Amino acid sequence: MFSKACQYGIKATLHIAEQSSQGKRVSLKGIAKAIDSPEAFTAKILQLLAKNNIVNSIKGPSGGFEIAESDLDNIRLIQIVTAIDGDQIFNGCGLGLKKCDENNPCPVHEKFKSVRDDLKNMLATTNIRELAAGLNAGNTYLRV
Amino acid sequence: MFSKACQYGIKATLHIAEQSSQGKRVSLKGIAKAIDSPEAFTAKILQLLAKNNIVNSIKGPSGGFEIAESDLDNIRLIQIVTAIDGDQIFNGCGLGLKKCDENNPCPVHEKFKSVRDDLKNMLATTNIRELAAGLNAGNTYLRV
DNA sequence: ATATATTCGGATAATATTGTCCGAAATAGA
DNA sequence: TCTATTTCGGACAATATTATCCGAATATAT
Repeated sequence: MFSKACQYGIKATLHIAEQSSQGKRVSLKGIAKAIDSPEAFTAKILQLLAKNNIVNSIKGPSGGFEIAESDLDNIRLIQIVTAIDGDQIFNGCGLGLKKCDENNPCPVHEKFKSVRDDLKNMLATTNIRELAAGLNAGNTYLRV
Repeated sequence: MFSKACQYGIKATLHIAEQSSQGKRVSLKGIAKAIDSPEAFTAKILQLLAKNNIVNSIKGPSGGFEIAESDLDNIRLIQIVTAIDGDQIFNGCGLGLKKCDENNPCPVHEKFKSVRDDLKNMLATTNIRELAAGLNAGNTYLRV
């Protein structure tokens, strides 16, 4: 469904959100450990997330990554997915056709439309505070 | 969503289904042209589909690929997707966790579950006769 | 039998994705 | 100011996916 980079990106963002909601800043090392991901590769993804204003990065000692309290409601899954994988997954044709639309549909156009729209709607309405809350409560997990 | 191989596989199967429903057998060359795919790569995918009893292959002059009339109702999209991409997309965790389930859910488990189940249900209930009919009627397209 | 048309299957190549390494830049604290 | 800690960014490496090539196997028709 999503690329590995995107999966790491979502997990990293959620871990940062969880920690930020407790007022804690977290380092690359801490993130990689928390989400069980390769550190250097995760660093690349975090750079991308930072450029897209999804997370905030602070250099230097006691630096790391955080998300402003006020952003936890605004940041939604769709922003992470779009930043890393693009919008093909919920906007593109299921069979990869360039010009597939209502007037020129591929054979699975209608069938896929509802699935794609559901996915897009879910991603667009789910904010990270909600997901971080489950982590904080110990009801959900980011590894194993 | 699906790999390119899988997209080619679905398109190839639908083209064969369309032709088979008209009693016509079709060659690799014809398929690659009809679905605008690289011929040699398409050949590999067709071998895989043949091994999985999704299409029937006939060697020699006037050979090619076909699907028995009686199979058009039985063959569903889920078989093609499973044969080529596996079941991770509709059975696996959205974040790639190995052991993500009701008792040990990832943060997006519930949200993804409905999307995944919708997708799986759609793939499991859509047979290729139905999709081939749209092609035959000229209502849907496999290229451009 | 022979020539021809076709799929099969193994080897190889090109490209994309995933992952690593390391020096540069920034910044906090001594 | 100096040192240590951290992210940044570019180059590189490994792996997976996509794509190509070509001889072998098979079957048809002459």
